[in-house]
Amino acid sequence: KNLSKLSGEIEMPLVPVLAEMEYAGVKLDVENLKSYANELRGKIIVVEKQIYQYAGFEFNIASPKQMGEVLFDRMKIISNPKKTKTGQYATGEPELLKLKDKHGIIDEILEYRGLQKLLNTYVEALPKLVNQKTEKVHTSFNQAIAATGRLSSSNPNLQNIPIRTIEGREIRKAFIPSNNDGVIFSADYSQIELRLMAHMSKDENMLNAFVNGEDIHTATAAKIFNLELGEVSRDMRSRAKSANFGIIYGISSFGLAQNIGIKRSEAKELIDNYFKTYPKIREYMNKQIAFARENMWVETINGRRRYLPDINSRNAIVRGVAERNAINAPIQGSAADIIKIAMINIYKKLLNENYKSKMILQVHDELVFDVQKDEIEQLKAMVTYEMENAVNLSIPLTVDSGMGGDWLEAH
DNA sequence: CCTGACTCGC
DNA sequence: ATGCGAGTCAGGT
Repeated sequence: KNLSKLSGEIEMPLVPVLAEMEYAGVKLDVENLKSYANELRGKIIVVEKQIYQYAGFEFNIASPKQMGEVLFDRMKIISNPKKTKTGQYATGEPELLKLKDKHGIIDEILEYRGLQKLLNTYVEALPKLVNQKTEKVHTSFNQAIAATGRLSSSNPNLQNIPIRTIEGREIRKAFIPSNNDGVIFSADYSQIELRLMAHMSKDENMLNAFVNGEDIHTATAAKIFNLELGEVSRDMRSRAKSANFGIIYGISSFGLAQNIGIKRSEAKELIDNYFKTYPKIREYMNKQIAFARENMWVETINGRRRYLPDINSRNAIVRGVAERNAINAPIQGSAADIIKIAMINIYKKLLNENYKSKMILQVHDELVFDVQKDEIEQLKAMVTYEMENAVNLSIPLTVDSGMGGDWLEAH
């Protein structure tokens, strides 16, 4: 019954919505990307030379295998380098960051990798995918791939456009309105996964923080470090934020220590304090695991199931993965359910109220619109309402939004 | 054509 | 020994 409801009321009605989004497409500022490509190529050549200088010879910087051999066999910048499961030297970002102060070459490698990634994956690739007839990029939104019920996006993937670095943000500027007098509007859920954790666990302390409209990471820090809200330092907030995210993923003290860069014992203490602050979250996590052991599946607020055949495995590592899935899937999946409902309702209104504006992208907790300027006020109110009221939880869902001449400005 | 390492997003 | 994806490149079959 639940599954036919999920199918009939969410997944099937979503099909034409996604089809229209794919068909609408996104306009790209190709000229800007082309000049940015040249800028990146110039920077890459400089960094490349610097790396060869440090190494004393030329090699393929893009080959992790060669990079490992250069750093650890020939340059010997440290004695006991970490290896991957195949026995190759690990040269990924987390490893290189630990070696930053060992040699000047490390910063250059990180810089090179960052620039090359932007150039190859985005700046050069996106213009090639512009449709000649529509002069837009048309992604595919895949509805039946992710195990949790999320969408995925491919050819091109428009759900992983850079935003974190200054160089990356430049790429977002190329996503522009389809009309000269249009704007990009973006609306995103604030902390939807933590709100769902609060809702599903019914933890009073976390529910209260959201009901009172507090900054959840500051509120968490105040509680676990036993301070007033005003006394929370930047570092404390940052640690509490890591703890909040870690909780959603079922993190270990080892993983949290790694993430924040503290001792395992300190991470354990942080987690202990976390569960003292939010006792029902620990209860909820245990309940999810117990339910999964019994039924071999867990479910979202709309009855979407994730089957967990490994939940009773005798292999502790395999079982651990399934246990974290039992905790994470209902949270991540419920967030997916909610935004899908909002999308269906928004699409209906766009049609029924004869909007010219179009919904063009979904990025897990964000919806992006290609907007006709005279519709912006009405559209903003409508989208915010539909997102905030897609479902009724024990706490409010809140939406932040913005608009601008490109996707970066809208954020 | 496939896998692994790496890096981009939420 | 923290969840969910996709794209690129190297290197092997």
